[in-house]
Amino acid sequence: MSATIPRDETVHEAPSARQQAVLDAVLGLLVEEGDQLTMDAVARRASCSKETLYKWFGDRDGLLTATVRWQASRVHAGRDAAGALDAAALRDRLLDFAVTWLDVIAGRTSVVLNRIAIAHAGSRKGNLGAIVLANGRLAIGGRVKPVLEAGRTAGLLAFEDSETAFRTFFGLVGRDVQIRLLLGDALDLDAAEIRRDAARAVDQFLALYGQARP
Amino acid sequence: MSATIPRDETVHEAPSARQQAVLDAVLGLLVEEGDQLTMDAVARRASCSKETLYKWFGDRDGLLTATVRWQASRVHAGRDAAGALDAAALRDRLLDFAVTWLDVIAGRTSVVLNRIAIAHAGSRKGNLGAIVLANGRLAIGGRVKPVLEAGRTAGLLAFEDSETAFRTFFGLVGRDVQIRLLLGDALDLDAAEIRRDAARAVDQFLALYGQARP
DNA sequence: CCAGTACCGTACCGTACGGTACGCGGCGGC
DNA sequence: GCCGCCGCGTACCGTACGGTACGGTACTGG
Repeated sequence: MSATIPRDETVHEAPSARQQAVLDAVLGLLVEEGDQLTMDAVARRASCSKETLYKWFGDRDGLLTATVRWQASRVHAGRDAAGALDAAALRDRLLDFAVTWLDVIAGRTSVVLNRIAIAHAGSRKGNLGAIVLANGRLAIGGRVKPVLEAGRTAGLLAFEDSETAFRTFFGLVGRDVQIRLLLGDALDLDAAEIRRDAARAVDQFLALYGQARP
Repeated sequence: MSATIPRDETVHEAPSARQQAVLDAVLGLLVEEGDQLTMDAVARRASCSKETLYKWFGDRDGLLTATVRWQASRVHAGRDAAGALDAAALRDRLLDFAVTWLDVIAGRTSVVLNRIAIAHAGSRKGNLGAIVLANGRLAIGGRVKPVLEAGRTAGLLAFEDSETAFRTFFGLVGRDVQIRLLLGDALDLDAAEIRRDAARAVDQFLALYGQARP
């Protein structure tokens, strides 16, 4: 009677090492082959059976969701050391955010994952889009806004609504980069160009919102 | 011997009225049903046979391409009256661009078409992405840059590279709107909010690049 | 009135792909 | 040693959908 309880092994929390390997296979496939990812291809690439895939991830969407989460979990790594904030420190922090953000959205992986999520958002049950949004735009917003507010407290910045200020920052940094990459424009940014663009964006942002300490 | 030359009737130029109706059916379907557009559904909606669809548009991609072109052709309608440029006129022109652009990208149709094009760009033969890019981001750039340059000539703006200046303008106007909509965020902007956002973007742009006439 | 054309409706074909079933090998516990 | 279990490989099923074929109808030119 203790006959093997089905027990939902679907991945909801941290994936095991083997599962991570599968997810990496998905990412690799996605990056190399564009989308049109098939379960067969994943199984072959990850050297596992489709049955296992379905046991672990439920269905194709589950696999995609787990992949997006997995990728998100490795991007988040980043310290938010909040120290004393003078003008130089503020600028550094913003510059760091800008460079990191541009690095992320310019990466093949981010582009492909965003494409998947966008396509998914177009066909109902759009949790993928929400997940990407939460780990991308909203996550960076959640981390930048405290810095902006600290800057305001320190008398370095002037704005009423930190959300609005952040969105301006976001626009100045991202500009047309993301949409162009998503639509397949070549536009390869090297590290130097990213740094230059990020610096200009930060300077512009400070020109708009900065104020000399009274 | 004059046996009905096959004669490629594929739509390359302006579609006939009936063809336009078909393309409008595609747009309607796209907007209402999200993507997962099937040829069957199009034929049913447009009250035409699949055979005709294939005769006119070649294949599914051809239909999509024609749809994107068709939509683009109706958006372009807009006068670029270039008159004398004082500060107020410059501001008006930029504001007009900003409002128009936000209106477009916030529209259901634009969102859906961009989703299609982005998905398409992910799976090789990405002409759709290129077409959307050419009629969206690049088209607006081509129209704004002359205005910026006229502003510079008139001593109202200061910048070195009009492309860079335009990209800043683009970022200030669009901010996170497009990516959020593409990823399925609700975010419905009413006309008033669009106007307000556009005005702020223009003001910020002028704050960065404007200069009092010497 | 006839021939030709255009196009609608529908039935049909082929295939790709999501999802399932089954047999086999390796590895733990008794 | 033998027995579950886990997971690999593979064969298989069902279906959705892109694309084609064909019969029927309306219109046009001669």
